[in-house]
Amino acid sequence: MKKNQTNVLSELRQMILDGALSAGSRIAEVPTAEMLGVSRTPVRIAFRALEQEGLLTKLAGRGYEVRSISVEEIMGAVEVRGVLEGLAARQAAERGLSQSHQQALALLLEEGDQILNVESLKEADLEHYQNMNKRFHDIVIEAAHNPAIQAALSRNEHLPFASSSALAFDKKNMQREAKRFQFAHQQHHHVYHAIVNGLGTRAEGIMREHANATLGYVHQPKDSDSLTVITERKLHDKP
Amino acid sequence: MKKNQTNVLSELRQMILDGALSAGSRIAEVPTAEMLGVSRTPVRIAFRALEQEGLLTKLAGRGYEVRSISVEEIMGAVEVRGVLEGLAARQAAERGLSQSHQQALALLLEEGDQILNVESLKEADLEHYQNMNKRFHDIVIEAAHNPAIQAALSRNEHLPFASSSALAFDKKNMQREAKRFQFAHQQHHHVYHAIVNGLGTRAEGIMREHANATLGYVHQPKDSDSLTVITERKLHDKP
DNA sequence: CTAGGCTATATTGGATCCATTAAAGAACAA
DNA sequence: TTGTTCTTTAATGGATCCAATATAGCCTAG
Repeated sequence: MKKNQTNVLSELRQMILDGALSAGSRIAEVPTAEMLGVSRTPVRIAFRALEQEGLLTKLAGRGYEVRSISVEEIMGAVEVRGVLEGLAARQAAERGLSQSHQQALALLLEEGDQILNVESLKEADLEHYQNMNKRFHDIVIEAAHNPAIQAALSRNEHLPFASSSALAFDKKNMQREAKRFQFAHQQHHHVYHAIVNGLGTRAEGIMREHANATLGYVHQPKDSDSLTVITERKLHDKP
Repeated sequence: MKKNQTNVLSELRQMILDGALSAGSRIAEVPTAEMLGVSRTPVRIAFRALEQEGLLTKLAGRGYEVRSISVEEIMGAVEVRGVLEGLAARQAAERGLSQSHQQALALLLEEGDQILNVESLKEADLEHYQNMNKRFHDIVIEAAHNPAIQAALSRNEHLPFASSSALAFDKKNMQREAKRFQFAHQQHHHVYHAIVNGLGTRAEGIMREHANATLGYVHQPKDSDSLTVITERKLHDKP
């Protein structure tokens, strides 16, 4: 696979989110470029983008550092997402849904009903649901026709998933997770109802509630593994 | 003055905001670099940042274009700012102001009272007030202790001022502008009161109202001058 | 005269080179 | 032994070079 700019960016982002580059790791342009088999140029650009996204911080003269994101910060990001999506829902309700948007949302609601309407939910089901969930939210945001909302959200896109499992679902407690997803899905129904009926304030309120509901489920990630420092020494010290 | 990365970025941004590069202009790396007397590298980085800020769009294979921002888009951006600053005010109220933040806000309120308490406001007074206004808002945001808010806002920082005079005050109607500023300042007082008394919901509401109040004053900028296309031809065709 | 293909070139993307900075380690002196 | 200074080197920032691409204009053939 040939690597281009966006490739390098998403590859690095994925490594950070997966924890391959653990929080607090130092990371420099040259060794990273070697690691990915590209030159410094695309790496430089990617680093700046990741800094913008809040995943890296620059240490003047000593490269970059993978930021360690606190639970408080994640909760803050979720709240921000809540007010922005709340605004989106309100504006969508106020300006009215297009035929295709309404249809798409209805279909997704149906899909969610299907997923959740089984005896015992498996991990794959929840992943499937989350996928659907993202599409639902994206369509609401799109329906607001306010590009500023999308712009503001793009900064928060990845942050909530930074500390590995912080917002991922808890595999050891599937029963509780199932309840949580069912509750969230109810809220989707309510939001849909409010939007198609032009109830802007109501749509906004439910959407904010919806974000806050996930807040209660933020849990501490397991202790990070030993620091992985990607730097010249590290790469060459393989006897 | 020696130019570094940030320099190039802010210089280009200023040129766009000032209208030196009018909306719809095409703009390419090489000629821009020559114009500023730097190499392509810092320009490339600046272009990507400006694209992030929503001031440029990439035309695959044909360079970049200075985005023309519609009034609707500006209004959307102002609404976004409203909900985000509303959230900030709420969180500031909920977690309580630090001594220094409270003191700073009180001082700024006093300063605003002074500025507005004269017979006839001059243009310089309004500029002075706007300066104070920005500091007031910045402190509220800071007091929320939620970095995600700042991150989300940074995308909207410059957008509202993109079309030259869209959000600037109307010099031909100073009386009305004075009224508007006095009203806004009242809201500052109310926000302050709500925050120091821990009334989160109230603080949020007033702050949103405050943003929406400016919405009513968005006016169409004067017709833009003829397009200025910065490209190879343009630069060399000076007989 | 028109349509299709070809060519020239404007333009970005990636790689490498040089300059500059700052941190870390070694060496020397007190 | 410890503190200070000098030197080495890791690291970024900026400049230039080469490659790939796509647009636009031109030329030719029908």
